[in-house]
Amino acid sequence: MDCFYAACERLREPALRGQPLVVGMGYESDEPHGAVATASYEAREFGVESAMAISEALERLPRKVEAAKDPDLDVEEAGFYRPVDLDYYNEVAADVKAILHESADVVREVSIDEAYLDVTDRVAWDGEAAEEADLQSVTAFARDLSERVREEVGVVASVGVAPTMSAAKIASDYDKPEGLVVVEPGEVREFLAPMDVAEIHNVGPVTARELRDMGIETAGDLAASDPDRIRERFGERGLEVRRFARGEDPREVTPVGEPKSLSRESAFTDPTEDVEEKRAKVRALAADVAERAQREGALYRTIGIKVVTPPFDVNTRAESLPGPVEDADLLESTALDLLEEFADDRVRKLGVRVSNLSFTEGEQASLGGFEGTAESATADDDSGALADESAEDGAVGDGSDGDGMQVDEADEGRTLADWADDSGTPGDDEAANDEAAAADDEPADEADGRSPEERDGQLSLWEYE
DNA sequence: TCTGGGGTCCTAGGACCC
DNA sequence: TCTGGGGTCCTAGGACCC
Repeated sequence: MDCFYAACERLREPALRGQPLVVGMGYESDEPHGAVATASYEAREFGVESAMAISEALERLPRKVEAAKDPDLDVEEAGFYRPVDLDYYNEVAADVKAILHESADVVREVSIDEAYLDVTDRVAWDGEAAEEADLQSVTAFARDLSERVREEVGVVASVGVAPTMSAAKIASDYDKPEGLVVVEPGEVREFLAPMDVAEIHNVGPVTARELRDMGIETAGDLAASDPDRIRERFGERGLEVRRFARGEDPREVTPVGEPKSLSRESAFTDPTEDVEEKRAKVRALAADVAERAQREGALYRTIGIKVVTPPFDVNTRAESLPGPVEDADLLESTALDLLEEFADDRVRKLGVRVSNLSFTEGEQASLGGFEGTAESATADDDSGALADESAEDGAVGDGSDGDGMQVDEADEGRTLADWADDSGTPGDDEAANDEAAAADDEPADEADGRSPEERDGQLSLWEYE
């Protein structure tokens, strides 16, 4: 979607159309420092960009209301500012996503305003050398899609079509707004070649700078570079972005699965050393995270905090529990414990996070035993059924309608104490699991009279000697 | 330009196990 | 007390994306 937040604001406030418009937080003095979430194209004319500090944006583009009062300012050189309203944008996004799901069999929702569609089966495109008819077919499909979005929802999209995800993404950015760019099979590398390396997916500022230091400036340079040299400096990721630059990308479009973590963070208006102030914020964040986890049916096994100290040092601390829980009090007390280490530090920003999530739903409920539930929750992470359901959830919009996932009754409200009660010490548990796993790894005909311990542990030692 | 918030994935070292 | 080799899990940090 093009300038999605701004487009949503204009949808409910048509007077904003054609005006410089900035959507962000922190332009009112009582809020913490904020950043620009979206700037309309008119606002970009004034040099306002995404992720820019609001203070900077206000310097380049004063608020209309301020300019009207200030004789030194020109009202024509001012713009409108609106606060981020994610609930509303999610409603609009849900309408867009409904259209996407009607248009393609597989949809990967990347964010509130971006998605990949696998339309291989919906268009005639033979994948090798696209014929003129194929090109017309795929172009018509893409045009129909963006026209439907504009007419039925009232916001504007750009579409990129290509044989790979990474190329389609770049194609969609190539001609904003309302772009429609088709990159034919066999032409991807050529299409990318003149572009700056930073355009390649997964090349950020750090990698781009290092690549330039190596004399690699364009996607074409990267495509032609020595893979050994790239691997040496950047590892597997480097090789992947090099393949992207060559137009090689084997990834299939798949729906997004369950979230891996949930977090909340918040900055202080001014950095603080005050212990109570810090603890109060962590408590609030922990409560927020706990509520969201409960709403989404997530059990968590790892609890972590993030502490940002001036100038901008990011520290993280985390602690894993013996088993997954859904326990707001434990979440809070663990987060506060982790914060102790930073009691004396000046802090500009704090965060609370839960990870190692398991979602108790569907078939797991029939397993009964909790140990089995926890294990299969992890194992099923990639299952199509779960993934499909999560995609549906996303389309509905952040669970804002309140129908979260169902939590197995047996698991709901599990606490650390419950674990201590029925699963012994963590050490015992692990030993038992390891033994089971080791036994599973043995060939089926391993009935040689030796105990499991002799087979896995001792025997290998003898063999070595 | 001194920087908000919510995520993902990767890497590397250490503890621990067999 | 020192030793090989394979493996998992945990924690912390970093780069990246939207």
